[in-house]
Amino acid sequence: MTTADPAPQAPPRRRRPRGDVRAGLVAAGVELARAGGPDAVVLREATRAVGVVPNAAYRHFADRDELLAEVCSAAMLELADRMTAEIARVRGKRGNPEAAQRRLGAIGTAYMRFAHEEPGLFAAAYALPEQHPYGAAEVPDRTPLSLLRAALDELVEAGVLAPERRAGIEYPIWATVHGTATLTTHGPLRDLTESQLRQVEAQTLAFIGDSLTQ
Amino acid sequence: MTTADPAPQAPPRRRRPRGDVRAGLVAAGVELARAGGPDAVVLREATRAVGVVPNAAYRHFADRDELLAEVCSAAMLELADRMTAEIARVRGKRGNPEAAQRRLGAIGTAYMRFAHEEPGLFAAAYALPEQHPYGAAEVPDRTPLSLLRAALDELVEAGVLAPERRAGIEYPIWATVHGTATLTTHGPLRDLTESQLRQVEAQTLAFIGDSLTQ
DNA sequence: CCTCTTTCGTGGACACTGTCCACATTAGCG
DNA sequence: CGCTAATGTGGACAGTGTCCACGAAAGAGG
Repeated sequence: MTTADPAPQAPPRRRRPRGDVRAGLVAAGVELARAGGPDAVVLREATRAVGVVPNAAYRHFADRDELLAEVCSAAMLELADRMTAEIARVRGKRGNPEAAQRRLGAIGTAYMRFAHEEPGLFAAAYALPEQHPYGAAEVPDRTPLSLLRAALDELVEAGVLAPERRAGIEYPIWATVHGTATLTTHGPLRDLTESQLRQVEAQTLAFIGDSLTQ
Repeated sequence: MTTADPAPQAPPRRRRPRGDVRAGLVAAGVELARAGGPDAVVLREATRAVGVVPNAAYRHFADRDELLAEVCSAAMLELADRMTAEIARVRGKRGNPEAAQRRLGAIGTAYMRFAHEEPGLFAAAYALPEQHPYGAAEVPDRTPLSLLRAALDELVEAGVLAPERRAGIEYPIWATVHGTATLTTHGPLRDLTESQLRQVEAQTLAFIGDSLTQ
């Protein structure tokens, strides 16, 4: 063998296309979070999945928290996209009272469904590391909060919600749905039966409706 | 020196009174949680605080999660006690409508105040490790949920809340307060100004009131 | 086409963690 | 007084985040 062929058995370092390793690390981190929540996003494991040495991660992220922040953003985006999909399934013209109410319900349903179908990702979405301001790189229209705001604006437009009660009402509503989601997935209510769970979720949405149409 | 005095310079092993080490570990764990949340409850650090070797902890807890579960219970108890104290500050006979409503408000206020005054403990209270069923060793009358239930029962008794709406209403209410507490302490709303925070909290309580008196 | 600089993956190391094993001491019992 | 179970010790291992110095590949400039 006289050829200096560098590939037959020992190509330990083939460089990936630009930015591919970083994307792979985030993707691996998302899968880890999906399977085990934010604590399962361990740097070395992600590098292993990508097929790279642990330190390589530090060429793309300052530390583990920066990777986690990326995973967190991705999880939040997936939540927003599921909400968008659920909203789109509701028929009815914009401004129609019943349709507007069903769209708000779709938001809450998608939120709580996501929490149960992807408990790890849901927890990761809210595991934003300290020192990472929320919404630094969020697209305003693909964030759970902005979707909720749009639905509430429509409720005002449809005459369901009094305009003078609109300001800031998104926070208690968000909190109610979020609270039910966390309590029933990771919290003390995590061991509810399927039917109990459905009842609590329905009651949560009814509770919100009662407050809005008061 | 003929006495077999075992104390002058090298008493590396003096055994503490029965059960003292265990209590010390839990207390140390609570302080760690207070300062840094559930992730800061690290076994070795707790043993250091007690002045004992790391492995000694395994004579009292099966693993770190069992210590964390103990810390979690302690934190939950402190939350319940603060709620009890805040309820007690409300004057007015049982069954009086306004007093009953103020007592419910006191519960929510104490809950959210605890979350902000002790964010680490609050997070730890809800960091119950998997495989530890909720309320295994809880005193029924010193649990946040049972306090909330009592307040709601009084609201029915006072004629504020319709009896047919009572069943299960504690869950959406708990969720609303809990959601606001988590979103504004560890969640995306953690960077609110003091006045914004007070407003969101007031709005949360008003939102609950609106739904109840619907 | 060749060189040089910047990018980026590697190898090795350190401190720290949870957890296990075998050993030694002590407390409290008969 | 002596025995047994409870409890603390010492040492070890795997796994983690992170740092440093090195080397190779990619891309820019001549």
